Amino acid sequence: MDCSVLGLQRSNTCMVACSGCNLKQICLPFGLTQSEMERIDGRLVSLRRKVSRGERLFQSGDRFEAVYAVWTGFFKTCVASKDGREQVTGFQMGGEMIGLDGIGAFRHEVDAVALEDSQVCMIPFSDLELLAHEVPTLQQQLLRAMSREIVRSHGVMMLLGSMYAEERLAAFLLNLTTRLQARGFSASTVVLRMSREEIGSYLGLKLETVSRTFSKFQASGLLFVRHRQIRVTDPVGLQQVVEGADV
Amino acid sequence: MDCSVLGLQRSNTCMVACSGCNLKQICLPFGLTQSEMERIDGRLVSLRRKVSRGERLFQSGDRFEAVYAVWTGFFKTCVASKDGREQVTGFQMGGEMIGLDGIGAFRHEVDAVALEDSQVCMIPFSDLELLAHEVPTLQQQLLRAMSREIVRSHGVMMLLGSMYAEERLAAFLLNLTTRLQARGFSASTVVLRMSREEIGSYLGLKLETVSRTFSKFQASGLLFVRHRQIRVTDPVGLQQVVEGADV
DNA sequence: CGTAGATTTGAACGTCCTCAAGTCGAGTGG
DNA sequence: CCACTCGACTTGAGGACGTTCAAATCTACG
Repeated sequence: MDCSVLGLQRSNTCMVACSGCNLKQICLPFGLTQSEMERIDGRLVSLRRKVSRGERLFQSGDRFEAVYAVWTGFFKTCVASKDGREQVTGFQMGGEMIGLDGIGAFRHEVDAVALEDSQVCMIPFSDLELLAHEVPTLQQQLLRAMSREIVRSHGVMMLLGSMYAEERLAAFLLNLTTRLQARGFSASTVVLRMSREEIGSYLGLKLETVSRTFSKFQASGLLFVRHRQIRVTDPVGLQQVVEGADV
Repeated sequence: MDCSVLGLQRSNTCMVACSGCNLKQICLPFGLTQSEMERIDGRLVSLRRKVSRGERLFQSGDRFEAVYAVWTGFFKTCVASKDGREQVTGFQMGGEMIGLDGIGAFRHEVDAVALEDSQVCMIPFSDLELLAHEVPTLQQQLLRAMSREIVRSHGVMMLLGSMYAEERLAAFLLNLTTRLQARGFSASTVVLRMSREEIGSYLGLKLETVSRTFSKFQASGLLFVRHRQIRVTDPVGLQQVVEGADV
C-alpha cells in the first residue's frame, strides 16, 4: 500500500486495510467472507508500525490497548522473574499475533522485542472487541487464535518438562521450518533470527548446550550449521530425534 | 439445586443455572449484571455432570463440542507425545475452565482426568459462542479466561525453563494455596489431590525428586508433609525459595 | 483386613551446566 | 583497505543437579 497518499510516509506508521494484505489467508481475518472483510476494512487494523531490530513493541506492565499482528520481520516475547531471570516464551513471524496475553489483566504480561527490522499491524483491542461482536467469524477467529496459543504452550510444556536437549532443539527447528514453509519460504534453508542464548532460553537450555547440539546434529548428517545459517538435510531424521531416536 | 424435580436424580447429569451457583463470582459469568445473568440462565450451562475419580471428562482427539467449568472436585489435564511420554499441563479446581484448547482445531488436544469425584458444568460451545455474541460482558469474560490461561502457561514456561527443582515446587505450592484461599479454604492446610508423579510431570521432575524436595522443605521448617497432607508453616520462606533463596 | 500402589530414602550415574579459552565475523575507524 | 574491537559462537574439562535403579515403608482402597 502506498502510504504517501495519507501523508504519513515520514512517520513510522501508516494506515492499512486487511483486504489488501498478502497475509490475510493466515492472519486473524482468515475465513472472513468478502462482505465481512469489507465490514472490517478501515475499522479493524488502522496502523501499521515499524519496529527496528532490538526495539520493544511493548513491555510487561504496559497498559493493554492493542494486540498486534506481525506483517514483516520477526519477534520474541519474554517474561522476567522478580530476581531477573528471563524466559523467552515464543517467537512470532508474519501473520502471527502478539499481545493476547494482555487481555486478562488489562496490561501486557510479556516483553515483545523485534529480532529484525519489522512491521506490525496494530489492532486496538476495543475496536476488535466491538467488531468481533458484529462479525461472528471474526469473533471465532479471535477465539481460535487464542486457543491455538494455548495449545502451542502445551507443546512447549511437553518440550521443557519431558524432553532431552536434542529432542527440544530438533522439535524447535521442525516447528520453525514448518511455519516458514507455510509462508512460502524454504523448509530446508533457514536463517535464524535469534541468538543461541535466545534459543536456549526458549528451550530451557544454556547457549553452550544449544551450540553443542547443533554441532552434534551436523556431525550426524541431519543439517549444516554455520552460525545462523541452517540447512536441514534430513527433516525425517530430525523428526525421529524428536520421537526419541538417538543421534 | 434439587435435580429430582427434573427427574434426573438417577442420572449423572442435571440441569443448572449460573445465577444460582455459589461460584458465579469466580467462574465464567463473573462481572455479569443481573439482567445479563438472567439472559444466559437456561441457555448457557445446561448440564452438570458427575465425573468419578480417575474418569476422563474427555480425551485428546475427541470432537470439541463443549467447554467445562469445574464446580466441585479437582482435575488434571495432560498431553501425550507419540512415543508415550506424558506431560501434565495443568490442575483445575472449582470455577476454572477446562477445554479451551479445543476451540482452535475443533477437537480436544488434552486429556482431562478427574483426580477426585467431581462435578462439572458442561457448556456447549455453540451456545457459548452465540451468547457471547449477544452478551458483550460474556464475550469479554471468555476472552479474559483464555488470556489468563496463556499467561499461566508463561509462568509454567518460566518454571520449567529457568528454575531449580526447589523453586519449582515452592512456586507450585504457593500457587495452589493461593487458589485454594480464593475459594475460602485454608492457605496453610492442603490436601494434595495429585500424586508425586503427577506433580513431577507438571514440574518437569521425577517423582523421587518431588518427594526429596518435600522432605527438604520439611527439614528446613517451611512445611510439614505427611503423604498428601501438607501444612505450610512459612509461606514467606517458600516465596523466598521461589525467588532464588537457598533452602 | 489384605494387598496393590504410593511414598520415602539411599547410592551410583548421566545430562546438562559452569567456567574457561579460543575462534569467527560484522562493524568501525585509521 | 586493513587492523581493531566487540559480541556471538564453538569447544573442552570438571562439577552440580536431577535421574535411575533399588529397597523399605506406609497407606488407602476394595
